[in-house]
Amino acid sequence: MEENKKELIRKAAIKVMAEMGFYNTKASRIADEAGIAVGTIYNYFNSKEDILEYIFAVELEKRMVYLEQVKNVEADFWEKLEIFLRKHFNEIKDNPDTGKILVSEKEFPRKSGSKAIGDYLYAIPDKLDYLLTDALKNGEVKECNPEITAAIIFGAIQGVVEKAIKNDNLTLLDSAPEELLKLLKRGLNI
Amino acid sequence: MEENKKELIRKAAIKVMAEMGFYNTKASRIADEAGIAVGTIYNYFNSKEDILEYIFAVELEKRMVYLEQVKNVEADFWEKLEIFLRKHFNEIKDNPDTGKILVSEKEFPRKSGSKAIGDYLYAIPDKLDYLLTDALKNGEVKECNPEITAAIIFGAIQGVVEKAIKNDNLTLLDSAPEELLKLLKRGLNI
DNA sequence: ATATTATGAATGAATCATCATTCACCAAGA
DNA sequence: TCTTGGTGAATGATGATTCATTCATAATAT
Repeated sequence: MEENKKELIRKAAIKVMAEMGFYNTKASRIADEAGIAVGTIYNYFNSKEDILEYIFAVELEKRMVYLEQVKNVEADFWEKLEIFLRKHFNEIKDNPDTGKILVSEKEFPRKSGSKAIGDYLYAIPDKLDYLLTDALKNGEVKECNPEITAAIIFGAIQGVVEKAIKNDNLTLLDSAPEELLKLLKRGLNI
Repeated sequence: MEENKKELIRKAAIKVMAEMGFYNTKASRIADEAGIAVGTIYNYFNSKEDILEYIFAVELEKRMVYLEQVKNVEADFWEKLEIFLRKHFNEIKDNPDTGKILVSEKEFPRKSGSKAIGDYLYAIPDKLDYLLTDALKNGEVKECNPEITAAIIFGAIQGVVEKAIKNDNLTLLDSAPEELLKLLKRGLNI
């Protein structure tokens, strides 16, 4: 079981799912894209849904690492947020197909009990909430409801990604962090 | 062809699609929910997809009316935005199932050329962009890129709705406008 | 008023295409 | 030889959509 084959399938699936959406994605098309046989997919994944789960799990893991790194950095909340934003957006610039999936595929009861999408949609706002709560304690940001504010920030991030992808204008992801941070900073700074 | 029957189907479909998602929604389940026969659905809609299209079209129409009303109101940008936010959130409080659909179902090539979802995701940010550009001209808001900022605001709105629904806490939609407006105002006010 | 006919909404069993998944069989390397 | 991984045709389930039929009501005729 070479790990490369699994990676090959993941990448092919990202390409196809970004184009067609999960439900319109045929296993056969993923196989074509990966240059392998349909059956091979099932040597590495138990189901089509597992592939999507895996895609989300990989992306979530990256973000969790970013957020963990950022947490331990010697910097104020705003610098932390900026670092995270840049990493997140750069990741998406490098692979817009993944970005499309991250903003498009929503949590729904699929066949097996899907989990990774829910995790993604929960864990990131939750970590933002944590950072924000911390910043509040340190008096780094203005009084606010950190839970709602985290939801607002996460939503805004998703909104920017959606816009960039819809307009097929990835350079937006370069200027967006600045615009977003400028707004948030003035909005929340003490 | 009574109009009521179409409405009955729309409402039943909203309930089922909010619970299961579009692709997991069976026509037979919609029929059950509406207390009619499967075939009847097809006297009013050409396809399952048409039902979803119709759901989005109805909701978009409402928002367009709100935004049109707001545009002509004698008030500054912030009051306009607040009025719209309250109307939008109240609409969702009254029917959270619809809200779930509005934040969950994304634009993808379905069988026929789906249009309404794309319209919804495009038209609202576009109108916000318009209002914002106007406000900029009048010096009502701080210098900003209205296109990106509109995407940020729309994303933030969607984020709040998602949060409220995920947490099954609709009262969030009462306090959220205030929180969101506070942030945006300070962030964008001159 | 009563009978006759037309209309079209409603029905749901039957159809039919669509894939995800399986698995019997290969091929290559150890 | 044996094991591991690859293959893709065949399977089987699923579920959207169709359509022949029913039936209530309306329109028209007697």
